[in-house]
Amino acid sequence: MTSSLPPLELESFLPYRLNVLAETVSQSLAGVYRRRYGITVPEWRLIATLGQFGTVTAKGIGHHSRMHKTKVSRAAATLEARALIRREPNSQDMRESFLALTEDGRAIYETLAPQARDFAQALVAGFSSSERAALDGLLERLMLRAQELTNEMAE
Amino acid sequence: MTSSLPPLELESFLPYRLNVLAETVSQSLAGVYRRRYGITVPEWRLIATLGQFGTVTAKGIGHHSRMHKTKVSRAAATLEARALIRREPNSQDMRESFLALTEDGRAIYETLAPQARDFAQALVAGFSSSERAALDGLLERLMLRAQELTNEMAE
DNA sequence: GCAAACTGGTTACAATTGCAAGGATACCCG
DNA sequence: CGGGTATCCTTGCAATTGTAACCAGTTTGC
Repeated sequence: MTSSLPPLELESFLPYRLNVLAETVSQSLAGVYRRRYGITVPEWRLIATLGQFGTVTAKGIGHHSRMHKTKVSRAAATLEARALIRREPNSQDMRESFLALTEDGRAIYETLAPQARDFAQALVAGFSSSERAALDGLLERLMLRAQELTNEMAE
Repeated sequence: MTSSLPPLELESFLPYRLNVLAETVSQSLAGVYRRRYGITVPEWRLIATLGQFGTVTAKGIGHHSRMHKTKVSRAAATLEARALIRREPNSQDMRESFLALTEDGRAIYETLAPQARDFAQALVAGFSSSERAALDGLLERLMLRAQELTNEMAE
């Protein structure tokens, strides 16, 4: 009876597969931002969020794009130094400020966003529309479940 | 025509979703290893690979679990210091050595592997078996496609 | 009205990671 | 053989990241 092997196969282990897939995709896509504009992934997320919503506080960006606040803070500092975003004080609450893309920042966004979309498109190029819908739904449910499990474990 | 907004919605952008999902799952699962045994994710991957295959070189582990060789090297050093793995020289090639779990290491593996499997199981608990099969296939194809795209971009 | 608690954001510090170089060994080919 | 090159692994260093402490400003509750 002993012998045991193998209680777990890494290649088919979902958490492992998700990690490898996400990293592969992320690395591949990051090359696009980096090569053309020297923009890192956190910076790109900031630009993408601002491009989508226009004006958001650092807190809002962190919440929406799920980045740690120090990551947001540092990415924002870099982007501001490169004049791709600008800050405007919130007269209602002087602790925070609103971030928004500058002209230059928006120009980069307008260039990169379609490329990012094309990339995502290329990923599912071989999928039928029902397969895409299935993928969508499955990822959605996995995400919900993962959050439930995280909460359960925290208790 | 101008106006533009929003060329890209982050919430439905596949690379982004994959990253968030993978990280959520990974963090949640990492808590299990860490709380009980103070084992990090790279260390866990090493243990899991050795648990599955018995005896592997550092190179083999890196290749199989897709970890950078320095990550493997350092995880191995830590695990060896904790006497969870042991090295045996390869008399055929003195540059490398074979790694294997010690008794203690295997004991941890035997405890953690079922928990990891349960966790993965819990993630897809609400899925029918055909949904699981669909997820499997979709992830597989995404992975292949992602690698193709990575190669194309490298050219 | 004001001290205590809280919040948004930044920064110092420590841990983690990747890259590049190096050390030892193995292979290749004239 | 033996010098050049490639491979396995480790290590020094620099970049990235997270944790915790902190500052400035806001809210709460007496």
